[in-house]
Amino acid sequence: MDDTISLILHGCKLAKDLELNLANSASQPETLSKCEEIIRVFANARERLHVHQLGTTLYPLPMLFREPQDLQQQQNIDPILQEWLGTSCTSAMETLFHQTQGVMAERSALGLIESKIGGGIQMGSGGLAIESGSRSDVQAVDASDSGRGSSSSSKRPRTRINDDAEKRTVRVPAQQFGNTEIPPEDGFSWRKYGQKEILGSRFPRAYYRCTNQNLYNCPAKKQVQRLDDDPCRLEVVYRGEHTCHMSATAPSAPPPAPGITQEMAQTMIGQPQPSAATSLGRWVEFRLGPGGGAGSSSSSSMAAGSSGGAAGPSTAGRFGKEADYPISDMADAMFNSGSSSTNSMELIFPSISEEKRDQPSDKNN
DNA sequence: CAGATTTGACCAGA
DNA sequence: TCTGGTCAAATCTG
Repeated sequence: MDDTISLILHGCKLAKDLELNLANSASQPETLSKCEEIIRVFANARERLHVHQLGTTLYPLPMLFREPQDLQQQQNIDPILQEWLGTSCTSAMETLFHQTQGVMAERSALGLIESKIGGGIQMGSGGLAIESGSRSDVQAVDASDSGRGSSSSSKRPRTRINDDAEKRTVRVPAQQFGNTEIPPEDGFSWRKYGQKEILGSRFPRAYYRCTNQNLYNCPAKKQVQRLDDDPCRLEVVYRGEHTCHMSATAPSAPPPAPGITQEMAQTMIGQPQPSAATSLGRWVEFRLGPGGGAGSSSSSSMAAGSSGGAAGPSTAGRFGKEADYPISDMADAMFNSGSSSTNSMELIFPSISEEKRDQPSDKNN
């Protein structure tokens, strides 16, 4: 097992080096080879861990992140690497989590890191994978399905989604405890504006729009529906890009998730590198919450449920405060994206890339 | 009181 | 006419 740990640490070091130099060498050819090397290292470690897992409990890698001091004593981890493990790595996961929610159309070719965390988070080659008791994943789904919309209006101008608008469909694991109707956390704040029984579907479809729609004319919307054939998962259809966080006066700058996501994304696509980073410990805490619940207060699809409260008991139930996914599921969803491989960082963070390219381009509605 | 969800009604495309 | 997407009044919570 020691050699496996060494392998992982080696991979982390490579990833760290890559990250540190990414701003300067993102477009360099050697960057790709470095990525591939990291992929190999972690893939190797993954195999070993897998073998280990068969006979023992999951190796407590979380210690790597949560208690680096202790681990350092045991493993003599490079202090710099240790610090990085508590920051950048987490950032990447944070970013990837949020982005994968809506951007699973392509599979990440970025195999930055492979590691395991508690429930078992793995970042594997060509993508990210998380192991957990129950397998569930975020899958990219052809964006050309789902119902067709209607149109605009007469009396009151009804803004309908036009079919030309970008549409991304992802499948995410439904929460297994508490209210399973809770849509996935994706870093944005959503407000539910409708729910409808869909013909041929056992479960109703919920309609959400960006909380900042009125304030910033943000056109982003999403639909959440439980899958008929797999009630343990939800299909989320994102439509329209968020423009709210591009406003200088926007209360919630980029995806509220601990301020790192877009920064990290910028790093990934060669933009000026930010400084802030979130530690994995915080990430885990963010996901699980002190008591295992609650996500970010200002973001997430649960913003409404957590702050407002719904009208009385409904057929669809209410969003509870345990508005978050079990980390294992989320991680699972995040890493097991079954999407196809691409080789562009921008494919991992398309929305952000787009945002950076075409600035304030809203007013779709 | 502000802001959120619920839910029936409305609207328009197929 | 059917169906999916949206509106908005009612209702609820903090």
